[in-house]
Amino acid sequence: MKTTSNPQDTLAESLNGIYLVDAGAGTGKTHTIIRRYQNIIESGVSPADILLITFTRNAADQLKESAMVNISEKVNITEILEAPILNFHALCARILKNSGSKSAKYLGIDEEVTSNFTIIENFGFENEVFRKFFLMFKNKTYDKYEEIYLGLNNKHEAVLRIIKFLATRGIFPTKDGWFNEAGNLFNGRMEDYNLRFDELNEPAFVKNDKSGTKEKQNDFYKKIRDAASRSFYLSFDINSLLTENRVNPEYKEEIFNDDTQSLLIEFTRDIYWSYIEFMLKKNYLNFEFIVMLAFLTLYYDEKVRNHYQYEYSMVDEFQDTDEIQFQLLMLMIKDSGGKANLAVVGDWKQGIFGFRNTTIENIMEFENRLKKYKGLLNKDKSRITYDVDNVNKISFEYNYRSSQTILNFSKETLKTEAKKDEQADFETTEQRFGQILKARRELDDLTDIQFYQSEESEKAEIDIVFRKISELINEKKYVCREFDKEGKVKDERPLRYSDICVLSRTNNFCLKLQKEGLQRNIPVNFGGWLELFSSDQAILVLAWLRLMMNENNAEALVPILEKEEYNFPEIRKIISGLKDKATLFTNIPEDIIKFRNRLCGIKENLLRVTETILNRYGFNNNVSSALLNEIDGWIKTDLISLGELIRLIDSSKKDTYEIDINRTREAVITQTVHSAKGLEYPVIILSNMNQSLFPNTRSNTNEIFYLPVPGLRFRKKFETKDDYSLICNNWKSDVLIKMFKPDNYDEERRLLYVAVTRAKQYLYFTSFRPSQFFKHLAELTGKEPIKDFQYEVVAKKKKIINLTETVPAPQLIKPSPEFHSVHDLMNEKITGASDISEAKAVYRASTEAMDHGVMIHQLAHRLANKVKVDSDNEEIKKLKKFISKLRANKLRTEVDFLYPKDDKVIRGTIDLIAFYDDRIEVIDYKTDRNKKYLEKYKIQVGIYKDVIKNIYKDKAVTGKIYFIGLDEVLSV
DNA sequence: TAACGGAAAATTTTT
DNA sequence: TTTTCCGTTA
Repeated sequence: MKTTSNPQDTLAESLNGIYLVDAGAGTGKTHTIIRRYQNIIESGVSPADILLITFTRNAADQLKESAMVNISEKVNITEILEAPILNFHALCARILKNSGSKSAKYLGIDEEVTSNFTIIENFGFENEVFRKFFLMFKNKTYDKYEEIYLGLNNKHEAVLRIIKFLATRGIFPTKDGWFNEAGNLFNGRMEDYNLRFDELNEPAFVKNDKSGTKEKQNDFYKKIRDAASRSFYLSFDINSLLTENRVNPEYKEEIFNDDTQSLLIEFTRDIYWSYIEFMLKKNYLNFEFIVMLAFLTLYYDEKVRNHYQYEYSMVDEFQDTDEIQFQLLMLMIKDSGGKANLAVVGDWKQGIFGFRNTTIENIMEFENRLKKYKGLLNKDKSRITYDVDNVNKISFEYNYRSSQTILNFSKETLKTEAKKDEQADFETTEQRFGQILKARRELDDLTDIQFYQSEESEKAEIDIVFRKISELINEKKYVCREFDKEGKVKDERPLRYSDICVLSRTNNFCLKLQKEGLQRNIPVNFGGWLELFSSDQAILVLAWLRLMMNENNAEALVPILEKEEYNFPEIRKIISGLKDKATLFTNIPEDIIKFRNRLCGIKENLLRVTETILNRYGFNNNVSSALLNEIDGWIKTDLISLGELIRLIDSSKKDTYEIDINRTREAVITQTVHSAKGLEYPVIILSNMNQSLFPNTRSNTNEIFYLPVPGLRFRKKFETKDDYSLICNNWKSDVLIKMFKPDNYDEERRLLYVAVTRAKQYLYFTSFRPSQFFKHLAELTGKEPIKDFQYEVVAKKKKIINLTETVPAPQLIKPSPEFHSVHDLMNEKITGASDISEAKAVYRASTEAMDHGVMIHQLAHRLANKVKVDSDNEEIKKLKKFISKLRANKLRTEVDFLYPKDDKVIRGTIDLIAFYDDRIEVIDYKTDRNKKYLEKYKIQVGIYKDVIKNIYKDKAVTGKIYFIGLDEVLSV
């Protein structure tokens, strides 16, 4: 009998049944999966019956490649090539294309899923698509969901985010309810709430020498007190929640019961459902909907389900799956005589994609979830027939990457305090962690862990990083030891640049390192993703496009003039001289006007426009071609106008793209911890361990959020009291967030674990403003941070040999100066209405005006360019007539202005300016059907007049308000 | 030592 | 907008 002392062997050789495999960092996971795959084939199973799922395309390709090496004689290569070795989304897309054309009907949607749908990959793009849909939907349903729209204040992105979130949780809308009655989840669980409330609100005591113990403020009280001092709720005094040292229990019930919740649930269902329908009509799908529709197909269509069921299934990186993917997987497992053959392999300690809705509970609660989902999937009909009670657990014990010193150290990372005196359950963590992996590589004579603290500036920290790199490269004591497959020492050699990886929590720091490396002649490659539309190339493209739209756009001129190397006083002069452009003279350099005119001449071809702009500056590298590529993609869809392109670039600034700006062969690599997952290096320098960066403290709560205990909630509320009304936070939601939103520090700690376990031999930490992680980790391991590290930064060789020319790192966008809108200035949020209905009416008028403004903007632009406007819309006809009757010398529409006042810059847009011989007239359109709020509008136009008066000091300035609906003009 | 409040600084990425 | 750090006060 063969003894299998090694758990890796156990997995590779046990083929039948359900296996949950805890495969820590560097335990040879992929290798074992391939061995197991080959063993299954050896046992006579066809590759077509073995499902192998990973999370990324790359990983799937690699697995497929490895599977073809040492292939069994029983199969041929073509069989492997066609085998289902892929990632979740590719699998779902395949199901949809082959068998999913009717899948939307399960939600009560008539639209078909065509086989040539376009997948929207880019959030910025989808957000734009969604914006258009949202405005349409809002118009149609305003009266029904007025409460929501008033609170939402056109923040459509919040709605899109909650839709995508719900889809990954397996919560889908149907025409008149929710799939699998998931809507029941939304009302929350009051009993759990009550328990939590009591638990949080238990009295806390402090020991006192004189009188024994004394009650002090409990943590719940402190949180509310904090909110009370910083938040403002118009119709509720949150101080009333505070009794002595505790939260007033009289409010217990009231906090949970929110009478707008049911409307929010219905709104969410309605817009979610309609959006799916809208996307299908446009032949679009996003990744969430692909999985959703594939799941529904398998769920409802027995034939298709049987077709896609596999005898053997394996999933790699199981900690990166979300809830719906787990369920989808269960539907694809074939019942083999009442048993399932499934192996999921992963490591909860490396679950770092929570923001993408992946959940490590899929591993930690694996057995429970199997049972729970089996029940869910069998709710109305038997779908899962195999037994899920018997789960075999395997834990890999050996590590083939790091020194034992580093492995021992890695355990500390999960017990590191993220903030001072953090109360976290580190005991449970300790238990879960289990045994420390045993090193199978003899490296402990060549290993080191140190902490370096620089002076308090980012530049000083970057200095330290480069000093350390120089030391590592030039000092003989640092040696890289390499091993062969059997674990025998193959080579010992000095360190090379490419042995070193500088990790950071943020992309930004990596980019700075890369740039600095160029200046110091130390080769550094950036291995992360780029905010393409925040690069200086994109900023210039956007600036020129804006200038094409409006030649007096100061915001557009600034980056252009900066690039032409005008200094600040000169730029200010030119911008303040924009007034003359409207008449005869201008300070704008002639060259810029000429180039703008040239661009306007080819504006029918926006791709050429972009190309021309990039050529002007000689931009010709990976960044510029990525820009052209992406814009080309947009133009080929239906979003083609200049205005829309500008909007799209604007909303894509935060989207990241994988762009290769690495051009040097032998270089230090710098990347984010997230992107380094799965990689290994002899040296890891974990940099930028600074306060508020790592651990990161930012936590955005969506305006609409879902948490299991409180259910679906809305953070905003349109509140009215006495003479005022404004959009406030919903105080009940705020309290519930404080009660139930989990700290995400556990995930930050796992990120720390991932970073540390990348290192084979040498591990260093750097910081200039030490975060709690840096401090506490040094403390836990008894290391004193080195504060006076010196080493001369020298490149190893004088000249770095590059494969091709070095591409400079793209500049990041500069922080823009503080701008204030006219609306800020008017303090528009506070209206002078005296009752709720009136206040709502004011608000409705102003938000409607916003929607309308989009239309008017385009229209005004077209009229100014004498483009024919086809519309039967009464208002547009009236507007046309109104404009033609003005008989001015010159008209300017949608004039953006920047107007310095005190220490602020006011930004605004004037609908229309008419120039006459003796005067200038400022005109503002209003779509209201009455003149109730005339006084308010007068203030607004008054500000516009001030602005214009200040620019044209020698001319009279008049103002008019044109109520389009009433067809009435009023002088102001 | 508890309580308060001002200052400072703020993200990750795959499909 | 939200959160932590940290100095001041009682």
